[in-house]
Amino acid sequence: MRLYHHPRDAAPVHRELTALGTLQRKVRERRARRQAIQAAAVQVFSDKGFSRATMEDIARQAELSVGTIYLYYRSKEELYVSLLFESMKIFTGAIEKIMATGLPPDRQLKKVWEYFYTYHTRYPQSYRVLLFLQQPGLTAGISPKTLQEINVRAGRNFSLVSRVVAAAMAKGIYRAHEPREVVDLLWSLFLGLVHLSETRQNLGVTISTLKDLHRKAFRWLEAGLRPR
Amino acid sequence: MRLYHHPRDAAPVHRELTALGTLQRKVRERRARRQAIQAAAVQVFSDKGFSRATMEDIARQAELSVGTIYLYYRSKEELYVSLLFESMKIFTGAIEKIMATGLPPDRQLKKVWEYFYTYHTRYPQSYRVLLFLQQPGLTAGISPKTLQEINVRAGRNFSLVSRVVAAAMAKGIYRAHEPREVVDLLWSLFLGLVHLSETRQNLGVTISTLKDLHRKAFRWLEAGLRPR
Amino acid sequence: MRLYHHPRDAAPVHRELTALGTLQRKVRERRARRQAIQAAAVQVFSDKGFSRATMEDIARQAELSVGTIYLYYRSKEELYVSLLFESMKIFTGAIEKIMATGLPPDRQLKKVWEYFYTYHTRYPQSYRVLLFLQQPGLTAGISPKTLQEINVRAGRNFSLVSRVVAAAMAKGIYRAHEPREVVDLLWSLFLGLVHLSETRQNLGVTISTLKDLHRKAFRWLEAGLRPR
Amino acid sequence: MRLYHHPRDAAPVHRELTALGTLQRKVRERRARRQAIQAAAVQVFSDKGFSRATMEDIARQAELSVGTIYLYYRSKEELYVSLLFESMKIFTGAIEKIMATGLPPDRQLKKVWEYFYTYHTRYPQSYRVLLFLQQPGLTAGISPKTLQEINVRAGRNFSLVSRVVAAAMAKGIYRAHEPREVVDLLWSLFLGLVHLSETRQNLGVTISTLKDLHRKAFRWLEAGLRPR
DNA sequence: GATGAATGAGCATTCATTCAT
DNA sequence: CATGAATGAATGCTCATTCAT
Repeated sequence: MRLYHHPRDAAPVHRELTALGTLQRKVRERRARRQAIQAAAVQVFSDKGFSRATMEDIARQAELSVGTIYLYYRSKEELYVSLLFESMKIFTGAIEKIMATGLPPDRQLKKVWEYFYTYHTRYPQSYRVLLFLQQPGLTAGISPKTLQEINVRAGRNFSLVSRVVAAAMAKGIYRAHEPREVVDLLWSLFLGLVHLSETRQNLGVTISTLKDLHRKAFRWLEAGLRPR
Repeated sequence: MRLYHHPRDAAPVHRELTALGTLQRKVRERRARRQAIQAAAVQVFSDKGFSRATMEDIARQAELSVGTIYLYYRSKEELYVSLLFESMKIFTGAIEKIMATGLPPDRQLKKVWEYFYTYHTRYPQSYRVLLFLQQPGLTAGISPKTLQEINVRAGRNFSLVSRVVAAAMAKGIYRAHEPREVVDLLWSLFLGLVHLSETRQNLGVTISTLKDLHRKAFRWLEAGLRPR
Repeated sequence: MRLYHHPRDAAPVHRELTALGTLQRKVRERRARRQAIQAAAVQVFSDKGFSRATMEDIARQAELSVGTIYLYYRSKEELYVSLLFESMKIFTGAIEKIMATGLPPDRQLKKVWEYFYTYHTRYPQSYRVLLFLQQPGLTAGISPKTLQEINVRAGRNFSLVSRVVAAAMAKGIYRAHEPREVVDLLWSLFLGLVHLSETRQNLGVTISTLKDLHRKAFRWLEAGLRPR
Repeated sequence: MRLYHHPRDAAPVHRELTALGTLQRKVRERRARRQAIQAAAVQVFSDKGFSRATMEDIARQAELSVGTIYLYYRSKEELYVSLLFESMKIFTGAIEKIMATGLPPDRQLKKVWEYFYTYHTRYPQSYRVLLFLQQPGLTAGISPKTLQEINVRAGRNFSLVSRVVAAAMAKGIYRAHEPREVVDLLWSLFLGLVHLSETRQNLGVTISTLKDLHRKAFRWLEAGLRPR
């Protein structure tokens, strides 16, 4: 396990300028390959978990050779982290879009909460990738710089939602709380719901679907937020 | 990895009946050994995670040989599951004790919620062990029978708390809901809070401790439960 | 490649004293295994060179599994270094034996020179192992402490022979030189002769055997040492 | 690793005859490319050793692509051997120049000996390349024809120096020996001196430089050659 | 029962070589 | 011709599990 690595994301430096069209195609292809690998990795990681997933599994899934993956990612860890970044980016985008709607803040919050579920439905694996970060020892293989980057990006997402909550409080729609803490609770609740429902699925229990719990949870939570 | 295994928990059958006293000592020693192994395993699993923990780590921690562990547990998976059982047993006991106090049900619920935190503080490793069940692929190494047993025990715990919630509703302290769902939400929320705070710890972020969030979460949640 | 490692040579620590006989047997077996592995390694390393030799080759040669080798040596490098130590030990022993004969120093030197050849004939692989140290990059995988140890042991051998040469000079048998430099030349010459003859063998050339060159070289060299 | 290969050195055959000037330019360019690759390879091989050097290292050093190297050399082995040829050619040239001076043969021999050192100083890497031939297993990747070629060229160099030695003997400057064997000893001694000093450098020992040993060695050796 | 040496399948990673563009 | 992306066999090392003592 290489502990840290330099990013392999940077565009390759060409000594002489090749035809512009060719260069563009190259860049496009490179991006496409990266995405293909990520798609395969998301699948495999979420099927087997980080440790049990093998690079060969991922290669097979991507219909590529193992060596090729290492042309795009320096290590299993780096590949994993790239998935995390991707997840976070999608999240950020979705939240920003909701905030741009100009809806009343409580309606926005509801949409955010709904997006949690949508995201989980659409990218169930990406979701699970997020959960890996809790695994002890995983962070040992990630460079401090990358960890810092993860923090920044995660913090950004939390801040965005905090702003929505703060707006609702400012308008008196919600009672005064520390907005950031409200977001922590919201997110924790969703995290826990997913965890619970997945555990139950693992164990073969079928009661109370995530969908159901998710809907009811918000109503209940919001009731606690609104003034009496 | 053996997929399923016969339980090794039953007392060994002796060809010739030894003196009763000797037998009892044997049983006692066997139980003690199992506990020593479990204690070591809880420590190692929670330090390194399931995959990264090695049987030798556990043997060293227990000051036993690897071979001996296999005299008590058929596989790494089975050893892990035994920890889970232990966790659940402790939980059950604590909840039953709370229910036996005769306190008003909302006070009991508060105590249960507080116990979540106490348990996490006192047995942080055991807690983490609980989370493993969500890991995909882990259940592959556990026999259906054992899975079933886990379900039964987990269900029992949920039912116990449900009864407390139901009692509070019956008395009009809480508004009418499906008690079982309320428990799901409570548990999910706590699960998520732990997850969030551990992830942050892994990433080196120190804002908003679990203790703080845990306390505030209940006040907020309960507000949503009580009639207006 | 692990860079440094703790020695695995130390006798295992037993918690409780087992029967003395059993313990002795264990130690004896452990030593025997180590020697079996070394014998296999010497063979394989000298057949294929350090880089091309694989741990599986060595295991196969030793009729053991790969894992077993790692029970005795932490890495390929450590295994290699152990061979080097062994070579040097044999050398030291042989030279000390010659020095203990009480022969006149020039006769002793002749015997040392002859031992160079004997050693090469008897342990041709061990000899080649010594040569590896010149390979650039190999030392990168060896801990400074171990390197230091190699230096000490090598220096000891050079010093022993120096003493023989110094004695001959003191008695006026040889002209005055820096004894250490004479030894450097002697050793270099032998090293070079082996190198040349092995290269020729590699290339399929059969002229002038090492045996022949070795004998003539000493006569010629000594002529330059003796007073006119 | 391909075992044998057809030479790729021959000028390419063009289907249609291009203008003579163009052809010449092509040949010139081809030669220049080969030299650029060789220069890079010498550097990398001597830095890392044969096994640890990668084709990509060499390509990067030559500021070319890996593919291009394979247009000029069929394999890593062939590239390596081409370096050997180059080394030998330079050697031959230098010795012939010394022989053309018309100096007395013992003076010529001294100059040859000095050239050994000069060459090692000026092309330390090329020197190390020579040493590779001793490595067992390397020759497996070289065709018999190429091995034969190496032999012929090496033999040529030995013969040249032999002629110098023979001349000195004919004039009574040296005592009668088999000239070829004297050359073997000379060359072995130098080889050994380089080996010894490089090993010491690898191990971090700084006593007795090559320069010093080299100078003293000749004085001492020649003393053994001259009549009493 | 207890031990711990032995096993060997499994895995991340590297690198010589090929080939479509 | 030149490129460099793709390949996949090869390798050092790990670790769950077994079994002779």
